Amino acid sequence: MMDSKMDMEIDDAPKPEGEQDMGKPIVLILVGAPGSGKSTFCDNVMRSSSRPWVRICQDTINNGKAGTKPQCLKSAASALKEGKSVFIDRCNLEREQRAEFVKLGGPAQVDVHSVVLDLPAQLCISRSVKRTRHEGNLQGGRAAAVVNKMLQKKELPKLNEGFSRIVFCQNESDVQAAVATYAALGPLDTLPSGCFGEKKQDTKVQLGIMKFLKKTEVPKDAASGVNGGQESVCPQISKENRPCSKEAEDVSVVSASCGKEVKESEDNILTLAFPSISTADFQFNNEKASDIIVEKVDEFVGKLENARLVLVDLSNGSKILSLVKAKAAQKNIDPKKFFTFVGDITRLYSRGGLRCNVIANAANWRLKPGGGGVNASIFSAAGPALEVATKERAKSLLPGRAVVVPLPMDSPLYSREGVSHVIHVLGPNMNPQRPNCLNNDYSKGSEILQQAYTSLFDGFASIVRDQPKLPDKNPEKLKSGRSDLRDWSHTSLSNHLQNGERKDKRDDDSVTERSKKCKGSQGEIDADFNGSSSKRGKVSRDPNNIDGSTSNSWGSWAQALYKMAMHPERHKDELLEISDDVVVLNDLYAKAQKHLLVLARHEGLDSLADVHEEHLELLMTMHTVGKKWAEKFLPEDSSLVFRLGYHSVIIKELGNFNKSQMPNLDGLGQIAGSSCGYGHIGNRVPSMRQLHLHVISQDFNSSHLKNKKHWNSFNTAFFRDSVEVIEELRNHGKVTVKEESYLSTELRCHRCKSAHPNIPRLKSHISKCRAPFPPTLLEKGCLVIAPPDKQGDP
DNA sequence: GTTCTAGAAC
DNA sequence: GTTCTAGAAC
Repeated sequence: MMDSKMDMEIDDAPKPEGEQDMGKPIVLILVGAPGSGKSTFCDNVMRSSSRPWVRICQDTINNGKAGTKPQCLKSAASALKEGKSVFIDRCNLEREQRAEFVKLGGPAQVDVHSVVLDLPAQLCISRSVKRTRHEGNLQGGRAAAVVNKMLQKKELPKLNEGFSRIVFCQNESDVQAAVATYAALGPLDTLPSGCFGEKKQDTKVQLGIMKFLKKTEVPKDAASGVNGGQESVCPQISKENRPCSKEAEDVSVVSASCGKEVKESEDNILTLAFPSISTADFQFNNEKASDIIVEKVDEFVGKLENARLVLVDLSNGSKILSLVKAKAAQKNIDPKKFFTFVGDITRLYSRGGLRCNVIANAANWRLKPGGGGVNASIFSAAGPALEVATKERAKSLLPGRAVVVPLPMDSPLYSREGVSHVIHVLGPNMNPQRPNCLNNDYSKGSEILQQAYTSLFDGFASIVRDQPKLPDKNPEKLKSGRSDLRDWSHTSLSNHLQNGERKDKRDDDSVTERSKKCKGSQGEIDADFNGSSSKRGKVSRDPNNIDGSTSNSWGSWAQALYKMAMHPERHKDELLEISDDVVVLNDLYAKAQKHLLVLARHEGLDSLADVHEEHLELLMTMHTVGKKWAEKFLPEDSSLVFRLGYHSVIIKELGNFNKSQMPNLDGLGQIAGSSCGYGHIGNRVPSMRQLHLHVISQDFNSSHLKNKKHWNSFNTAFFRDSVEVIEELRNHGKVTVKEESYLSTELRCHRCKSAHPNIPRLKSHISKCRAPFPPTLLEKGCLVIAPPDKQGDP
């Protein structure tokens, strides 16, 4: 379960049954050369810790003498069973040496940590030399060779070995800090997951050895380092300076092996971090979801080369994480290709030390920020750039689908975390409080969740496949390495869209065109827009005069409204009224003699679909303002009758969806819900931005009213009366929006309800029809009319 | 959101 | 031939 805490802090560990008072034991695997201070570390922690610790030391396990690895394992296992935490005090420099100790962690009952005492080789050697001299076993020079040899084989631990936490210590103060952290850990405490103190370049050890052994000059190349990766152990040694003594051969071996090490470095592995889909807010059953995750992961890891998947959850006590971890272990899924990770998905690198190129978002169908949980967190961490980039790719998402969005380089997620793509995924919903609830229909739900993971992993696979060259994942270096990635993302656009959101060619082209146009002239666009103070008509007709970077062409109108709502001061000439909550303006293409818009000024309130309980007051304000303006016109022309209301969300259809195959349903939730069954349905895109209340006179006497859609958007259930919307919001906390099919229904007079074959005939009729308005409108107070005694007055 | 226009409807 | 609509284009 996702909890609401967004930072990785010390969380309460889950309390397994029967262990009410016990926290999670820790297996702390120390990694370090002889003389690096492993035993001292353990002693220092144990001296002041309130948590029961046992030190498993291979050198002394056999009644004070050196023992075997199985002895250590056995001893560690029995200590863990008693609920004690253990130190594995042996060098553990190689992955293989650590592997069996890592397994002590089991599926989830024990946290496996590593503290790496990666101190200068010189220091380790000098300590070892002193010690071996004391013991009389080794000559000083031989001790140095042993340490050096061990360090050659050193493989720094990585999270995917099964560690939940790794702390790298490069100097004494790092070590002291790590001691303090573990010493302060009470029996019930847990520590945040991730890699800490990792160093970018690892040339010091070898340089230290060189200095120590040969006192050679350090080549300049080596000092600057060549690889930015976390394990680039590759000092360049020129021929002139290459050591030639026997002891120094070891160093050149290290150098020779560098190429291979770098190639296999985890930095070159593309990583997808994904949250569990649908199990948080959408309340999908954890057991079922974990089965699906493991099944899908198992299916995909086989296909992935040089890539891996990481399931991330925020909470240390994550049920879904434990379930998946256990089931993945049962299925023998390669832990290098898939593992679980506790942390904030928006801070995996900066706080968790885990580099992920791609993160998945448990999105909502509108692909908008908000809603809490992972979605809110990712949109917030990525900044507005993600919203913009997302809009360029898709406007909405169907359950079971995913859409790949390349993250612009100005996004903090890109620059700070090294995330190049976000894949939005929409899973099935089992929460009756959320749209498209499947009412516990797990056969359908499971099918959709499987589709969701397939779409997600396919999306990731397309990124892996299409990536010609890995971007430099060192966030500090990202900016310079971005151009190739951008080029790549364009060429593979269609490929990505196939994973769930298909746009037709026209739209694709227009998007591409637009972004091209905008790149070169962003400054001009803004200047033009801001400068043309009272030319909204021009602005609205020419998409490039709006904000090209954030909209596609037909979305410009919506963008213009949004801009007015956000910056009314720039549009004073066009606005009738400006207040904190709303602005009022004449509709540019008025569909009646009087047609005003009352625009909400709240950010994130794009349409009726975004309206929730907390907006009740705002909607009431909008109504009051709209009514006030209607009443203002009545004395001038008492024959006017006004109606106040909202359009339901207009959805632009881009795919090969055939309306006749779609049941005529009320409520957008049902549309989306039913549409999962229609695989052929294309992309459906809301066409407006910024909630606005129409205040429109009922004469509909306007040359701008030209087609069926115009008429029906004001004269069918597609038009939601303000009073009813408010009532519904008050009673149900949300507003249902009506199906778009109303827009193509037959043309009927809004007064006498007579049908008419076309717009001209209808308009001719309504200009003469004086039938009273339908009683329901009158009764519900949907109309603003002059007082009876004034009616008919000029 | 509107404009443009091919082709259906009359 | 003219009117009107629907859908592409913007």
